[in-house]
Amino acid sequence: MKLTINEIARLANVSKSTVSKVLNNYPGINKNTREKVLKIVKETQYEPNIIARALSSKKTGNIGLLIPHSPEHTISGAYWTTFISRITIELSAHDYNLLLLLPHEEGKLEDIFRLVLKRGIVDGLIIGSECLDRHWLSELKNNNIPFVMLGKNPDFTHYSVDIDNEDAACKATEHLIEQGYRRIALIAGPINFYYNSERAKGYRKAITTHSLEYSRELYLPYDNYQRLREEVESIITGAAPADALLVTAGGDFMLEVLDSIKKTGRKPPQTGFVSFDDYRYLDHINPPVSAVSQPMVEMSKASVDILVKLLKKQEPEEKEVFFKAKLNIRKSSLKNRN
Amino acid sequence: MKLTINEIARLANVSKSTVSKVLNNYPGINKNTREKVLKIVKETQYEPNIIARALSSKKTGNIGLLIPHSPEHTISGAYWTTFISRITIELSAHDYNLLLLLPHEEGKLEDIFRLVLKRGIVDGLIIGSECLDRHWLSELKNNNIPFVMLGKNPDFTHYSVDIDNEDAACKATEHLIEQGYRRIALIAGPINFYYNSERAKGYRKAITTHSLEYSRELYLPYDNYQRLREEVESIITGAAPADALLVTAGGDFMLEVLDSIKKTGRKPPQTGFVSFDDYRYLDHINPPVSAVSQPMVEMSKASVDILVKLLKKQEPEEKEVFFKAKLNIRKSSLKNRN
DNA sequence: TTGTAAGCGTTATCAG
DNA sequence: CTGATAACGCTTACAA
Repeated sequence: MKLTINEIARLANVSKSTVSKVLNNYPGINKNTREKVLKIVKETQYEPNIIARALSSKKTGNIGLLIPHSPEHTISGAYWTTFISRITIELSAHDYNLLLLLPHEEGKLEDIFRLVLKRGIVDGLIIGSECLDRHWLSELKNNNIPFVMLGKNPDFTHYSVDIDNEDAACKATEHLIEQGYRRIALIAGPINFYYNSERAKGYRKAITTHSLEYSRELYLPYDNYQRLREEVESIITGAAPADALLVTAGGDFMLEVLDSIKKTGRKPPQTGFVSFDDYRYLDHINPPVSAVSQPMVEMSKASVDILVKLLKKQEPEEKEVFFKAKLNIRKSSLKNRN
Repeated sequence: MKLTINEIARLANVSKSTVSKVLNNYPGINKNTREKVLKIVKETQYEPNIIARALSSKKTGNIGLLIPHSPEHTISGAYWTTFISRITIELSAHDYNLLLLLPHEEGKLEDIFRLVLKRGIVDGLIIGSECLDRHWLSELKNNNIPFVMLGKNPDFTHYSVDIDNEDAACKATEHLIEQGYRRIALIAGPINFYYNSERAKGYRKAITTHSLEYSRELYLPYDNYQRLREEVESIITGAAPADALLVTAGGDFMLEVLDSIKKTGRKPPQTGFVSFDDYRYLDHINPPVSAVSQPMVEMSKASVDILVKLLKKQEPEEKEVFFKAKLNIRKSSLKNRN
């Protein structure tokens, strides 16, 4: 005989609704009854079936983490990995499980959204800000599927957790300026991602504040890896070469840029170098790479907290939570080795 | 009115069981009926609710990926990340979704197994070989929950996908020998993990085959990071110092060892250095680190293929699938710079 | 405070 | 080939 709520009810001589109420901590249950039921539950090690509960309560207990990249571009970097694990842990503290939602191909999100919107696979979503699909995002709203974005999406009102990208880029640029670099180039990741444009804004702010030249030549938006390499090379070997680079994305993107620099024979900090996304291995890169560090643990917690509130139909305090990022300074940007 | 199978049945003037049969490609449905139903389905964009289907069919459509480490120790490394994303993609090709199962604390797997065994949260599991919990693993068997292990577990018969760890370590050691290193030390990761003992075996094999000294002093099993650092330092600065190190684990573990080496003032390839787990950033480490590279994409696919067969009640061809690992040689182990 | 009964949206069985 | 009808195991009104 399989262990179901009926069996528990039979053993405890109560109805299954009583068992259900006990298990879900409903009020208005006699103390003795409650204990009697709990005793049986303990003895039998009964645990309610998660699917049946989901069907009945219309809550799956699953949260989807939607990383809108193709896996080659994202997970291979170390940025998402911290989030994946931290979010999983944070969610489980609220009895939610993490379902990983990745598109087969870059940006192909239809299948995922059908799963969410039509088939009810999750109760809510945490979505990477690289998801630019306004259509689907508004469908989520229309269908009352709670979601939080990791990273703000500009033209859309939504709950989000992010760092102050402008500030971070500004600080990073100022650090390079302090070190004596004067022609600082910006190597921007895909510019349709909001954080890249915010970072570009911060860079520009620092440049103009310090009365340095802000020129089109020093601004390199990402197109593809092939062109990236060529342009990085030309930007630091040209007639009026850049003497430092700020790279607005980490992981493989940063490594590509680093490769290109090395190819020219120059090497940070000869050419100053600061990147985003801090990892332990940057300590061991040749030379160690300065990078903007995001408080991923706090951000994970913040996003889960917001989502959980939404799921409870509570109103989170803030619509947008921002953290300050820190700059982790290493040799790649230290012109003046003090 | 919510869109359910009943609604489709009503619109198509058939019973819901007919709709169900059409949707699940059952044989014995009149062609016209089938088309009529499919037409309505298409028009309404109906998709069956995943939870209701799960309850009725007793199949959740979810596969759990159990990484038995605390997140700090694992996901932060880059080893699992490739697996996580590849497995997700492979699974979705079979209409399964990936549920990430991580313990709050190192090795605390009870909660996870209760979720799996008692509450039916997944149909099957892919489990990291670091899971040594025989009790729970045999419970899985008793409960007919299909699972595949990523990495073989020695004292337990199960389906597994792994590399030939002994061979890989042997090759890596022989590479060091060819380079002229003679006192090669083994820095083993946690020895209760089978792959570490297999790698130690391969190391030993190479050492003895080439008539080098195999001594207790050159064998450093992992205890904790503090001791690891101390012992690495003493092993390469002692009276009869090691001239090369083979490290049986990658990620942070490898970086710890590298830190310790550098502390002594020595630096690979002065002290030869080969690690496990190949990542792109190893190209940029100072010096670039030679590492054993696992075919993670193929391994992910293999493990999913096995699991899917098991879920279909088919017998996979092999109980244990092994891949050969490759050695990615970089400067850290090139004594003779040709 | 407890129990009855009606769902939840599917799939599965079996009769027609 | 099609359709009632009964599961699946739980939650939740509502009645007692």
